[in-house]
Amino acid sequence: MPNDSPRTHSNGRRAPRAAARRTKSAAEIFQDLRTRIAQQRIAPGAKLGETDLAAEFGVSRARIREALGALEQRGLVERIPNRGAVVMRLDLSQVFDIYEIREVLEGLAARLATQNAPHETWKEDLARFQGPLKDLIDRGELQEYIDHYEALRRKIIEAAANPVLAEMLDTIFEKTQVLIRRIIILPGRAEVGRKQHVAMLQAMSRGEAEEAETIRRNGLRSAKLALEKYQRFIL
Amino acid sequence: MPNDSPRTHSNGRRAPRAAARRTKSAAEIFQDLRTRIAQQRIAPGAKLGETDLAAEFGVSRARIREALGALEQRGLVERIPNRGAVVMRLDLSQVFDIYEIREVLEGLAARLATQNAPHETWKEDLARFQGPLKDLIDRGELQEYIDHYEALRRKIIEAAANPVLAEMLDTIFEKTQVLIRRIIILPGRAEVGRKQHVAMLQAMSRGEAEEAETIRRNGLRSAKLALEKYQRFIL
DNA sequence: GTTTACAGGAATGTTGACACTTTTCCGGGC
DNA sequence: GCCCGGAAAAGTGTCAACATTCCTGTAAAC
Repeated sequence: MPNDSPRTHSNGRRAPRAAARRTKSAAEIFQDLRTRIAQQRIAPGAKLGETDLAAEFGVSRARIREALGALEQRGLVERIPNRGAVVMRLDLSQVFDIYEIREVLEGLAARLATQNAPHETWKEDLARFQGPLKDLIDRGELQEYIDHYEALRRKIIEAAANPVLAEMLDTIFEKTQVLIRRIIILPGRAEVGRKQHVAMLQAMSRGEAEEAETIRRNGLRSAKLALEKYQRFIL
Repeated sequence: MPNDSPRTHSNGRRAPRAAARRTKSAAEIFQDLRTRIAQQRIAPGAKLGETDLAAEFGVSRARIREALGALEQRGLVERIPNRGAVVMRLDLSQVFDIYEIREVLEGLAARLATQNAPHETWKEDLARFQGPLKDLIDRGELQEYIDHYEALRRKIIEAAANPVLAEMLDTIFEKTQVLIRRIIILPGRAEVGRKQHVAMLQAMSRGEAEEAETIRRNGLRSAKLALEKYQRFIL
């Protein structure tokens, strides 16, 4: 949350530096590295050298250091004294820990979203998951299906209107984001997940908040069970 | 959080060298400020000047800066550019947001603790909440009751054996810790809470994990409702 | 051939000084 | 008396140099 404040020109500041080449702020560097790590464009276990990053972003080491500190607080990198920062590699137990938490937290998000948003909010999403997305799965266009899935997930979290919850889900989701691609290719998994989303959206369209919560919880639990069953093929 | 004993020097204090005074690490300063803010020994809205803190702890400003960054990431202070860090004051909506999350998260902790720990683990706690603690409440010894309540809460979280969950509960609990004293003095609230704990501990002693989860959730929900009802007297 | 010791290099940790912004305070004007 | 500049002071943001630690490579000893 300490982002999105690019530059506030509060008042008349004369002689803005002619050099339009403004250096990136620490928050921007943090955000950049965050997405790179979440998408595994930087491999787990890789070393993040302060000097290298300072050269790459064209900023001083102090600012890199600040960004690395933020990454450490969020559990994305591990800092070893005098040895630098390495991208945290998530072990199996932590993955299951996170899925146990996602069960209840995303269930809560579904309940709150149902309570806070008008019932008709979910009509179009329901239609999409019943029709076009089924075709997408049948044709094996899984990446596009994932995009719709994540869009719905974000829409639900936003409708839940609980910033603390949103922040928490962000923090844990970014750690296991890469696993979705590996889970969804498991036999029958994509279609099972789609049906669960249809059931949840139907409950949400009827305003049945607690039912939506239960369905979402069970959906994530089944995803966790699939992960346990096929863990040797995934990790 | 009973671990604020910076006992780094395990032995050897024979040499009365004045230089034995090792400077505190950024993590230690962070811990110190964290507990001070959580216990409101530093008032919400108070300014934390870097220069002042550097003088108080006897370290350089850079280290203070690192600690402040960690506090900012945790949402305990807000940093305004060129104006310093002020202790975040929690507004009402955020309190309710946190209680909604605590409902499901502490419910999850109760379920996991029931599943992971032997049933007899909770016998002594059950006996304590049925007998001595009832007397404590009747006599109005609320602070001592709170101590036992928080001890049981920590025991459950530890038994849940989910480090990610423990970390999250820590993060949100420290923001509303001070409210417990104000809730528990509400009419009949302490006794209601005690009965709910007895019911939960009975379920845990029988190994009924899901029932324990439901009871804990309802318990926190009733606390939230009490908070809503009496919010004018509390905040 | 393997191991150990030592020096060189590279990266991180730390410090102090400097630049910029905000606030405060003082004096003048209406 | 009140309001409005404007300079000094205080505090934060930033940076470059210094200190320390760890890793690497080479050479000598067993």
